[in-house]
Amino acid sequence: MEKIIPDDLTIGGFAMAGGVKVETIRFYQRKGLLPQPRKPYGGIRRYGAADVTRVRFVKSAQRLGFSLAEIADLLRLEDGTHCDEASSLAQSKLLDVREKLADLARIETTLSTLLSACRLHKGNVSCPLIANLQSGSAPARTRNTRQECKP
Amino acid sequence: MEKIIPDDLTIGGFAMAGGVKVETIRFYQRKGLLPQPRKPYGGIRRYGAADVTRVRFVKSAQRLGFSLAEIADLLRLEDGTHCDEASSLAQSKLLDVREKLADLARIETTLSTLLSACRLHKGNVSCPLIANLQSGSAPARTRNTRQECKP
DNA sequence: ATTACTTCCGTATCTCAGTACGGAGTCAAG
DNA sequence: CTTGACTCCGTACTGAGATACGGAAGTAAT
Repeated sequence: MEKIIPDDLTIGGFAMAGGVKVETIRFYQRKGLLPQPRKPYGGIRRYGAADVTRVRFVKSAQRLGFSLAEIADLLRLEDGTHCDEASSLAQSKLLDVREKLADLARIETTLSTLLSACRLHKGNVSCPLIANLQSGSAPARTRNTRQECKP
Repeated sequence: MEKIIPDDLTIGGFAMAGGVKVETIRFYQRKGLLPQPRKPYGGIRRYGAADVTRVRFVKSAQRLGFSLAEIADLLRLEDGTHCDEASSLAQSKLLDVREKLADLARIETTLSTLLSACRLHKGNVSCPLIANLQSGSAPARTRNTRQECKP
């Protein structure tokens, strides 16, 4: 059940609905990720569901490793008017996404393998995480016991 | 045919083999992502395939949106000694990864849909990118860097 | 009208992930 | 043994992405 979003949010409510802070909203406005809202007399701006959707989009895309600049590009596709320009951008983004997808899938496998290995035979797993991720490099005898990680 | 990596690289060769700059290597050493190498008399350190593998792992994981701190955690799993602690970390990482995977898959679909829509009927696509991405992803749940929204 | 929030806006500061810089030491070739 | 490239190490700076600060002004409830 989606909470219905009114169209007369002030920036505070908007920020909350979008899961960010007020200052972040302003920051995004400055960056052009959100439209600069027109100030209706008096002075206090109002925001609505579309704005919330947009800021959530930004956050989602960001989690996947898109930079704000890239996200701005993606958002610019949205109007559909520069279709040719847009489609080449989308094309390269798509390749990007697929690469990430593949990498993530690899990590997924590795991580879950590690987990079951760990459950089965706890003690000295010497996990395949590293070797696995960097596929294609020589087996790399990871014989260095006692590596001092000092956090 | 993988270029074989000798075990007596100096930091310059190491950096090159790992696809990063010398300063980045040092930075990672300071951060504990790479072991602080023992200085063999005289002064110049040597690095080998295992180190290269490790730095490549860091880079791969990073591309997927893991922070260096998280990667350090992942790397700490690698020795297999804190299996119980490790497996809970891996567990939560795995959830994280799966969530990202789902988001990416959604973007993938959207992007390729947009692309074919664009090819078919260039003019005004009004792409479903935004609507598609935000629907279904848990809002505010996935803070990737630990910053608490504290009302 | 007073009080207590917000909002607005500009500027400053913070974290993260490097990059750059500069002086001193090391090393191999010529 | 000098030259030139590379290493070591500390400190400073950069750029992205926010966060914080502080004063003025709007707004809502008492």
